[in-house]
Amino acid sequence: MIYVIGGPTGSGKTSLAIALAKLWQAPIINADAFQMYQELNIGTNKELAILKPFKPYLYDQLSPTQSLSVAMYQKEFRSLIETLIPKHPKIIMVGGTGLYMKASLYDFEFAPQEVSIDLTKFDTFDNTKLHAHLASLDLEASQKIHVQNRRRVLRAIAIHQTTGKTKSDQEKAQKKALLYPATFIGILPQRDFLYQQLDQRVDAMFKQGLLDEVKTLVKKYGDKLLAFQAIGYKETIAYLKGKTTLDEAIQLIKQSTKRYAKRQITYFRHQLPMKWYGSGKEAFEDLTT
RNA sequence: GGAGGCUUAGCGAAGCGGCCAAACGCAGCUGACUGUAAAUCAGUUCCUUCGGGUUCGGUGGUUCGAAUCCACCAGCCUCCA
Repeated sequence: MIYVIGGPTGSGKTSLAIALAKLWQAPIINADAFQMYQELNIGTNKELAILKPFKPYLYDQLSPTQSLSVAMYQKEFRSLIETLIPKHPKIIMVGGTGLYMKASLYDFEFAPQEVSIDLTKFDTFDNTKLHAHLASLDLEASQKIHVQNRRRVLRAIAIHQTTGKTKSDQEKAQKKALLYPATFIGILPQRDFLYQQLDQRVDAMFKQGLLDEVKTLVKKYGDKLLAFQAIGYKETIAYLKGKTTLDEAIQLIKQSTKRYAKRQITYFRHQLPMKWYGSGKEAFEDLTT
């Protein structure tokens, strides 16, 4: 059985995972996209010191120069889980990236290899024209994707170009079924409380030296990494470039963090069959009695 | 003490007699999500029993009709003393 622990950032998922892992002697698999990166420690709230001893999988193992993706995560997760299931009756999966969980646990199928295709010819298309082009290829997908969501429109076009099949057909071939026995546990503290915790956490990150961490990373790798899409990093980099004051950067990080938490709540609520608890403690008690 | 300017929804800011419950931006709230997901995108935000009801610093006035014009009051700003 895979115990999937989800919920917004700062809700106490990690502590619950550790408590359960100790009790059950269960392995932990990380499902937090940015915590897969090495060297992004403070800003991704990694809690290395307490989590590392449990040797979590898919965690702190990727060079910041690499670009991760759902497909890549899914692939690694699937091969990993095959080796873990025979040995462990209970497995814990924790993280905040709902899509990675869903894509791994359900029968999502991605094209085997992402052929690098040239999409630059669409640069001259405005959003409306691009969307119309998708409609001519895959009407169904075009109806689901908003005109302004250029990234998704482009992706749907890319799927057609690389596989010759439409995105809708690719998805229709899936049963949307769970591949492994899993139970979904969601932690959702009271909103005001959560937001307050998140604000405090941002202040704490700066006290722990986020600024130095970012400076070191930028010095080492430049400032263009995909990994720097992470909240806390992109704002700090903007500050280092003189685009904002430190104070503004901190405010922006707090704001983005709270927005992010809200998006996570929405995703887990509507995309996965969570059983919700107000805190990790409540979940722990319910699961262990 | 004198001269002028300003006051619009949570904030910033348009509007300058009817087409104004009031553009737009921000923030907030809600949602979408199948290879960038800590990303990308959308909807919505005075109250409402959806008939309507109360708004544009305050009070009074002009007008068929006022956020828009007039008077007085209050607060803020600039300049002169």
